[in-house]
Amino acid sequence: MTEMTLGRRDRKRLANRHAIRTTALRLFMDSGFDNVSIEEIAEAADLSASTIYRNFPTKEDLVLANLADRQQSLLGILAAHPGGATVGQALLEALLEWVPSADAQHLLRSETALIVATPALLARMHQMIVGWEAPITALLAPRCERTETDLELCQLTALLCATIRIIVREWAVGNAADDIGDFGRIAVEALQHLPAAELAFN
Amino acid sequence: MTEMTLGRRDRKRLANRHAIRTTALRLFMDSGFDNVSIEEIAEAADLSASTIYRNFPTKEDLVLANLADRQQSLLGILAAHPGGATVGQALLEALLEWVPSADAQHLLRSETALIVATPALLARMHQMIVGWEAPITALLAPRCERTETDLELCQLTALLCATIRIIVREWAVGNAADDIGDFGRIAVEALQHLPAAELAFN
DNA sequence: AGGACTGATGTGACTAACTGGCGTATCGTA
DNA sequence: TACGATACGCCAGTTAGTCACATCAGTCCT
Repeated sequence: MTEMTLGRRDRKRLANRHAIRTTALRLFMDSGFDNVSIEEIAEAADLSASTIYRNFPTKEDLVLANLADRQQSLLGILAAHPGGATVGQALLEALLEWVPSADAQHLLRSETALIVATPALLARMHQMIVGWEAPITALLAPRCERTETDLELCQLTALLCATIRIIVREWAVGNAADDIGDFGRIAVEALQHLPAAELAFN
Repeated sequence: MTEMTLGRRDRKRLANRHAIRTTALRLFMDSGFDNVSIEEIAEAADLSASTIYRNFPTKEDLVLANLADRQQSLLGILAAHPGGATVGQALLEALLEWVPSADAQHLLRSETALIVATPALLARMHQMIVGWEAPITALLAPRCERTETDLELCQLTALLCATIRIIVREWAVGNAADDIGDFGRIAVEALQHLPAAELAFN
């Protein structure tokens, strides 16, 4: 679909981007994130190092790019929520819709396992998910008639993000159920107990 | 007191450490964290760069060293709690005891302001505080007769750390009350609403 | 005191993640 | 086809962080 509308130039760019990511992931899985240099990835993907940097700002982003996309996805789902519920319910529903499908899970899992197994990447992932709190709070605030710095709202969002963090980590390690959705459903119910969860969400 | 028991060697080492930190902070405040190189700090403190690296593993640690100490402090307070309460109460009490005294707050504030104003440092601080969750959970788990991977317990700890994060950030920016203790007291009450907060803490 | 041990410092060489500039080739478009 | 935009390769430079080695000051034992 989209490939038809894209010019040759953009297709090549995306192909490059994909080639970089897949080669990088392969090398990282083989030799460990810290033991593969950007030069080696460039070599293996038959590209110059500067092309890599043009597509991915940092080495970590080679692995974490998907995660950034998933932030956008979550924000989109939340923004599309019709409202007319409590925030807690809205977050729960959004999260359940956000969980990847079973086959997408399979693709993600090895990548996530790499992240969890690499301290630097795990830290970056945590940091990244913590970074979701601000935009989510910004999205929630007006619809709950609270400010973006409202403490209870911030705590609610933080708990949401923390729950995502915990689930993802446990899921990647294999402690969670095979279908991450079941696990998520149970996990997120704790959100309901926060006082701010009872706020109207319009 | 302690200075008497320390030999000249250790005193010099600590003096170096202190000199490095203060010069670094001064330069960072003046020119911005990203615009000061380790070499410049070494020059200004009349030391070699390798001495800096020996005392602080990364450049960020020059600023965040205090925060690492405060983690130890919090863990110590929690470990020293007599027990016989719910986890929620224990955490609340520990947190109130953990809040620095008014004059210590003043010293910390400019440092924290630097962190909050520097994206790289803010991210590292968040990451660091998220890193507290594991040891806190590890300390809590046996006294609550839960495992370290217990979901509710992890969520409780995560909410605690998130609250700390939020309070510190708001306090540094100046949105919080002058005495961070008052703010903390209000903030942490949200912890009480989590189901795991009712667990016995022995 | 004096001599041996320990440990911190300085020096210099090295790796690798980025950054920015510049010429060139390729693609979209008038 | 000619022109403008954009991505790529190449390259030179900056800087964080590591490592090995020599040196020197403190400590401790005799």
